[in-house]
Amino acid sequence: MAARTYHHGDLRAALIRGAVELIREAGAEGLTLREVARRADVSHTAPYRHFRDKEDLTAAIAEEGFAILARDMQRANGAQGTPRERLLLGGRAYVAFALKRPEHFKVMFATDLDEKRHPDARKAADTAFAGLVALVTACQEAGQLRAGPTRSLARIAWAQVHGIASLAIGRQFVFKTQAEVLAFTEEALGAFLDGLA
Amino acid sequence: MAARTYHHGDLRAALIRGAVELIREAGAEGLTLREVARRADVSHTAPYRHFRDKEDLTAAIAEEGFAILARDMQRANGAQGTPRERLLLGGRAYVAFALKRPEHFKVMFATDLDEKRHPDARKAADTAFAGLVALVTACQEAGQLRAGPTRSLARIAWAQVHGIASLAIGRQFVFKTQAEVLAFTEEALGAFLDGLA
DNA sequence: CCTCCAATGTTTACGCCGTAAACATAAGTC
DNA sequence: GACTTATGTTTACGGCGTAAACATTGGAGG
Repeated sequence: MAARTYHHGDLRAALIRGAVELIREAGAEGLTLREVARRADVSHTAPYRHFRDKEDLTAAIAEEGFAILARDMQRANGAQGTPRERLLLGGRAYVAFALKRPEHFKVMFATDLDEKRHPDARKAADTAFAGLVALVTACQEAGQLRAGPTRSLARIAWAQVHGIASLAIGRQFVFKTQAEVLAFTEEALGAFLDGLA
Repeated sequence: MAARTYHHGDLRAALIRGAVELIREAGAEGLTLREVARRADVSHTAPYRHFRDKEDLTAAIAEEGFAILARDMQRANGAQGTPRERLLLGGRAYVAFALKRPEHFKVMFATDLDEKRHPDARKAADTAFAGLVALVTACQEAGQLRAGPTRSLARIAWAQVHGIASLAIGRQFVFKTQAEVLAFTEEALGAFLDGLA
């Protein structure tokens, strides 16, 4: 809280927070380490004590995003209801995440998460996808979705919700309310389930 | 051809071409007006005679991309075959476009195409989407797709192929060959048609 | 053919950015 | 209480976007 001490206390988290805010205000290409530092009330090279470079900061944002998304997907997975209902819930969660945190979402899928440089971020991304695979598997086991390569079915569902999220965020899809987007998501995923029963 | 004249001849086109190449090599954030100028063998401010600013150049790339995509979609529309076959063809064309010109694709959907600043680019984008709507309409008229709000059905299909294209380009989907991606696209769109028959 | 103008390209300049190097301070360990 | 190490600052450099003033050219009208 006190900005007077030489040491900040939790600069790393403050920088990530500030970076997300800055992206929200100025877009991804408006993200600047110097401005992030300014907002944390710190010298313009201080961020380098916590991030190797600018890309490392965006990777941290991506990792945070994937972790949140993975949690949301797990939550849908653990909810009550039929497998079908839970898959729809998971799809809604995916799109809702993108609408609520478009800055995270954009960074997550704009950044190439090199396995060597950012193994944790990659792991978080894999976990998020694993949550989706689990939902699809449950549908298959319940006979709501045809047997066969689970991975492939999961990819179809993933592409469906990812496309909706991307186009909604990019304003190619114009919806009046977030609820409308989520209802549309459910409609699309319902068709997916019906088409692959 | 001769690089010796004071006037270039067709600098605008050369700049766009160079920009696309640069994005291919260095990514979208590696795009630099000065480097583009260098590659066209021209002073670093020459691009400003053809583009108001950097964003204006990327908008030109987006416009070019949407024009090509619209042409590809129209081509699928005019092909022979059943409406269903033509819709599958259109979906393949969308994904094939993204795989063949990932630089264009990324710029097209990363840039906010302001109606005021870039009306031509917006128009090209609308034309491309109109091609998809026509394909969906044809399926509806042939009874291959249920009646109801065409726009909504078209959006589901669009989101499906857009998601596949995005995730394939971003290497979230790992495929060995382009043909594999296109076969997968057809599978996904087939499910869409079956689910909404 | 000559003149002159509009289009196209160049030079120069400014402030911001990413990042490296050297230096300063604080916090916690022996 | 001294020392070490983590954390932050200062200074410096080259690259970038872009504005302003200047230069060259190709073509239109006489």
